[in-house]
Amino acid sequence: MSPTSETAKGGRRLVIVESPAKAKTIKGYLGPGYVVEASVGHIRDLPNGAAEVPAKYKGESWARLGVNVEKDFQPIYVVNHDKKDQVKKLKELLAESDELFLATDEDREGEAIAWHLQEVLKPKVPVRRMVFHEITKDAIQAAVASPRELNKKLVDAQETRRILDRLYGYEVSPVLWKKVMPRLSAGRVQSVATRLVVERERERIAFRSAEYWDLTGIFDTGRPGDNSDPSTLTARLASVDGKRVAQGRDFGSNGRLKDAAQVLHLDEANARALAAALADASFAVRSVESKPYRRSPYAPFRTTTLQQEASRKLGFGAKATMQVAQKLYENGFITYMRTDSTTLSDTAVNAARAQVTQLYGANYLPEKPRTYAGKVKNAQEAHEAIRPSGDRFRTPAETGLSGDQFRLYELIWKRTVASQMKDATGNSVTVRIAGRASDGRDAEFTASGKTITFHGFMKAYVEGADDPNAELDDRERRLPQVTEGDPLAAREITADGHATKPPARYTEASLVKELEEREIGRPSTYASIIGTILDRGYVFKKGTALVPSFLSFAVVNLLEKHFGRLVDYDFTASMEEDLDRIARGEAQAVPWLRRFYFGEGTEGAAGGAAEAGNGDGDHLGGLKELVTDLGAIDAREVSSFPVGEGIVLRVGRYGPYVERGEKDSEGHQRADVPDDLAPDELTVEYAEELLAKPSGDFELGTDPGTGHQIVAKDGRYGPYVTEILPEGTPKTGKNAVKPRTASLFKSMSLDTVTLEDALKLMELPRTVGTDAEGVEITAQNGRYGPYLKKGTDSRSLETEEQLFTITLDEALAIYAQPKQRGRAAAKPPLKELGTDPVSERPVVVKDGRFGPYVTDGETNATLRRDDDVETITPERGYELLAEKRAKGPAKKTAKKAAAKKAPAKKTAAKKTAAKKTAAKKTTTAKKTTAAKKTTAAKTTAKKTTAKKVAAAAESAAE
DNA sequence: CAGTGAGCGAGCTTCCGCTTGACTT
Repeated sequence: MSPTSETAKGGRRLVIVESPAKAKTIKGYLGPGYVVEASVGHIRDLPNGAAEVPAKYKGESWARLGVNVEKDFQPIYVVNHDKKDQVKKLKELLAESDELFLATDEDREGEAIAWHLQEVLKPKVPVRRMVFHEITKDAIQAAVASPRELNKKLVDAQETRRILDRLYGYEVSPVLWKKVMPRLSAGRVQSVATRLVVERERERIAFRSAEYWDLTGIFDTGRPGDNSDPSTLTARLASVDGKRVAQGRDFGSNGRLKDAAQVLHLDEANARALAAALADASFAVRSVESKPYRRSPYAPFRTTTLQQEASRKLGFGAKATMQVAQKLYENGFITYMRTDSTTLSDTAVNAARAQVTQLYGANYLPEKPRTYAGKVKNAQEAHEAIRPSGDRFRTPAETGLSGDQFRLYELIWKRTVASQMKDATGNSVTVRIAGRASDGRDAEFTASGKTITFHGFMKAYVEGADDPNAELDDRERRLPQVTEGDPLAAREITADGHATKPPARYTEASLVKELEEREIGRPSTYASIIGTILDRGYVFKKGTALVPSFLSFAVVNLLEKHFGRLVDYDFTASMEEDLDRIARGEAQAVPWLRRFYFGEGTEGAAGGAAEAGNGDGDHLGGLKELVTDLGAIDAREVSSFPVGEGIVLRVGRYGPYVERGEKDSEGHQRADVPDDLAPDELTVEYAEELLAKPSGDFELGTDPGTGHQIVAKDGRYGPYVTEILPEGTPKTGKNAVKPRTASLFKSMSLDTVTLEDALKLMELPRTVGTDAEGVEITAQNGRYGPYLKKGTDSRSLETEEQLFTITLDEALAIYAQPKQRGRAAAKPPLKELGTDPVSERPVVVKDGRFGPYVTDGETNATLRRDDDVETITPERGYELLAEKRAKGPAKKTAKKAAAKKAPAKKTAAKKTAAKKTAAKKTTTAKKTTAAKKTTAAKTTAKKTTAKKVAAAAESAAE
């Protein structure tokens, strides 16, 4: 039955797909009678935070998780805030339809979206599940003609995955807040990604370079050369007296030969001596070996390979690639860009083959279409490979595109066309040349070449290489046509020194490749994984390299030591296997989750759940147990790394620093480590340098009055100047002398402040005079800015300059005015919300330390994230107050009372934050390149935010 | 991570995967 005959019956069908662009295309294939609309991804999810948890669950201990861990891990689902309108639209469309087709992607997530749609839309008309893997008219019409049922087991597998990720992320992250720094995060994917980067850096730190030498000879055939037969060839020394000369690959990461007996390690002296001994030797061709060469085209693009190639060839980051691809997709130039499949539809194969013939000739077209087996182990293959759309590919010139879109399209087009072309063939040749040195040793040189006789797919496309020195596939290297026994003259023999290099750092593209190989992450998330670990400050970019921060060393260290099972590289792969079993009905979700969360030995535990080892034998502790008792996690230990010579690097709540000796002991030293220092660059020497001259100090000179040195520093509350007291000045005890200090004015900055400024600032507080009763009035600079102080009576000043200029008369005039209460108190409420129905008091919105809040004069409640001062309704205000009253006043435990002291400081920190960021930016800019600057500024900005919060959080790391 | 003066009370951070705009810079 065709769609049109159905329409004739007058039925109207609603088809829901995931992507609006897809909806648009499909609409054209289905014709009238079908309404096609998109869900625009997932429509429901677990609540994000407390604000999204429905009121009836608010009091539950597990509400924070959004999963009832006490009752079979029942999830709470809420319609995503940004999907409310879309859901409403879908409901309206459904009301006018006689049949519903859930046409979401055919993978785990797509099945779940379909199920959520069904749950939310509550259709009263027949519901069908329809699936297709390619968007062609035939495929769509076939799909609509043969719908199936919703696969609830697959939905279960998705839900299990979702719950595991939530439990992992929301249980482990708080451990990091307590033990390392607030706002950090851990997750199944990001933590392993971070660990990979850290582990690579550890290898680099442990790496010991090896030096080795060899010889390069330029040999002459004695014939005049031409393009196909050059007259010289360059060959490298391969062996001496039959013993192979050591090359880079013969050395281990410890700088030693892997097998010293098998190879000859030449040092500089030996190499030079051999070169000299070969200076007058005569050489001849010992052998010529020729082998056929053959290379097959690369598979069409999937998400990861597109990201890698766009990085290598176009210099795009993963995010940029996806953004450009999205535009191409939306405008109908390419197929869907988030895919793990390399399969081309028949339509696409035909289009590619037609284009091969047309552009390169039939000679380049293989007899049969090429197919590419899926390389990706957990591929869900819901989509095609990434290719030009349509049944006839537009050449790049025909698209009318320009800029990045043009370049990315061209890349995709070439790769797709090349994937349906013939192999490249040719010959690879190895020539061995021998000569006898004056000391009698036999030296053998080798040279290898490659000629391509038929370029095949290389006519259209050659893959890029990560290593700039690597040879591309299509590079020819011609050797002279020589045969065994031909005499050769050595024109030049030189000794060359080499050093082994540490393993290269990951780039965005190579990390994504690694993650894909380990089955971690999905096409839709690869780019955002990079974004997450950058945002958290776990890694930063140096050129294209991803460099782990010291912070990430501390985090990974903690996770490896205490959550080893969770950051095991095979955790996700093992989880995937289990999820597949759940999807097949061979395992059940609840026992599996129970085992993960509560551990082994709980009743009904299913076998096999992601148990890759912490090496703790039989007992498999559940996640719950691990996050409950944190006593075993020594915050100081996990964030300490020995540098050498008694110096330790520590990751504190304010960032990394180096330290020598115990705090408050003789000879204790401490210095900040720059945020953008690569861990493998922290040597003992550099640490000594940092300790000798603490970073952030600007020496301004000597105070002529006291002889004390004056420095400008960047402190907890912003930039300030202070004096350095001479050695031996008691810092503690009753004779303690405290150095004079003063905050910089807002108009000053750390790197421009002068000694003169500093001395003037340190004169503060200034005595302005005394009032009629003889009480002294002083002018000071405090945490709320400049102010006057008379006994306990203080008054704010308008400008910092007034601290120096205000006269006694002016001060007295200010005191003659009634005291202005604080700014907030003096300010009228932001908004009035009428009278609260419960307390019958007037409700107003005020601005406070923690942002806007509603109050009836008795109960206060902070506005939630989704509330807005402008739009808040009186009803919402009463609701917030009612919630707050229900919750009761905060318990005044010892811990809370202690924490209470901190917020007072926070306001000051907030105030100086902007100044501070600006100051740091400029100082950093001096030392770094433009590229670094952005990273540094970003890190600084983030760090400042972290500082604010850190002030309020309980201190643990130090 | 210096050390000062007042106001008013905490609440939230965090995961992975599906999708696009709606925002600002």
